[in-house]
Amino acid sequence: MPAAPPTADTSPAHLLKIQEVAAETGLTTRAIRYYEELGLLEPAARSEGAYRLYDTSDLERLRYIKELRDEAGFSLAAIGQLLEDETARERNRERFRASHDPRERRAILEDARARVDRQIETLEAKATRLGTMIEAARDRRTHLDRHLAELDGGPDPHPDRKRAR
Amino acid sequence: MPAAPPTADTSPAHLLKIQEVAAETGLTTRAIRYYEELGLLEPAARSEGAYRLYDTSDLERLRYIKELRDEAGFSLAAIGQLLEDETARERNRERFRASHDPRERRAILEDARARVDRQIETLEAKATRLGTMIEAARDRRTHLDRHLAELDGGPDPHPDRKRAR
DNA sequence: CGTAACCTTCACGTAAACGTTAACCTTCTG
DNA sequence: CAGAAGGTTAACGTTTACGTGAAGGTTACG
Repeated sequence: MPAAPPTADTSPAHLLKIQEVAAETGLTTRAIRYYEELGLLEPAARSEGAYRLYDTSDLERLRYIKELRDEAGFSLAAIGQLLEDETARERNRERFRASHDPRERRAILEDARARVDRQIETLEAKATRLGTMIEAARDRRTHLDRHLAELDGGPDPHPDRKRAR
Repeated sequence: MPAAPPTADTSPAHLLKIQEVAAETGLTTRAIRYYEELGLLEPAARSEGAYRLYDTSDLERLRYIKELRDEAGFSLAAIGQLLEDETARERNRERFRASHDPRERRAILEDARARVDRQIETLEAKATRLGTMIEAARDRRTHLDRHLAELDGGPDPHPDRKRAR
């Protein structure tokens, strides 16, 4: 076979070392290695001397993990569930997509879609609960505002600053 | 003197012991004591023999803490920030409100409002970031759907089930 | 008033999520 | 090609958020 470039695919193989990835994502190198230990991701490649090398999809994945951790407050275990094998098997799928028949492709895509759907559901559930909490907090504020109004002397005090959302 | 009930105040002094509170809130007794250790709350009273006794406001506070922990995913330290002294000093304030002048009352209420405002801001910030994530996930789904449509054969396959939000 | 059930304060144990250090190897640069 | 900068694995340390007794006081009940 004619010396195929190793996974020469879509990108110009712009790979980053772990420290660069850390700077880029705001994670520490330790955290990145730890996530790998937990099976949350695998570096796209290793150098000759076993240096971890990351591509852009790895970056995205790490940013996503960080978001799920920081913004959504999920545990790494939960994040593992959310990511499932998603991207882990995405590479396999890409190969499938490159060579096999449409029905296989379709199955793969639908599977991916189902996963995304589940992610969305989980996130929305969280958002809903958060929304409920925010509502409750707003109610408390309204309550306080009413008390303030009363205190200010009946029906027409000086309307501080109206705040409607 | 005619045997005054101890601390006969506004409520019928319906105080709960820690295990009852645990059952009521879904927390463990250990967690409740731990939150106290961290300064997140103080039981409304102690019995003769030093049993912790909680009133309804304690219950609310604990439920709120649990929500912040579970739904919003805040650390207990962050929750401490959010709660600040809020209810901790609310009791003092209630006394103030009962006896002092309106200007003092007003100041107290405005302070409380400011705290609630900050809580709302924090929660909304979180909600916004979560929303962004959900949007991103929806975009991915849309993308997958487009690919599926293409795969199904050009402009008019069989529209599986439409899913719009 | 005995005793079962519950409470108290230590105090040590644990899982999760990394931080830090050690000992050693790889890469890049002058 | 030396050697500073950065990477690797391995292993132990740390913080957070409790779990799990131990040793002993307190309450409620028959």
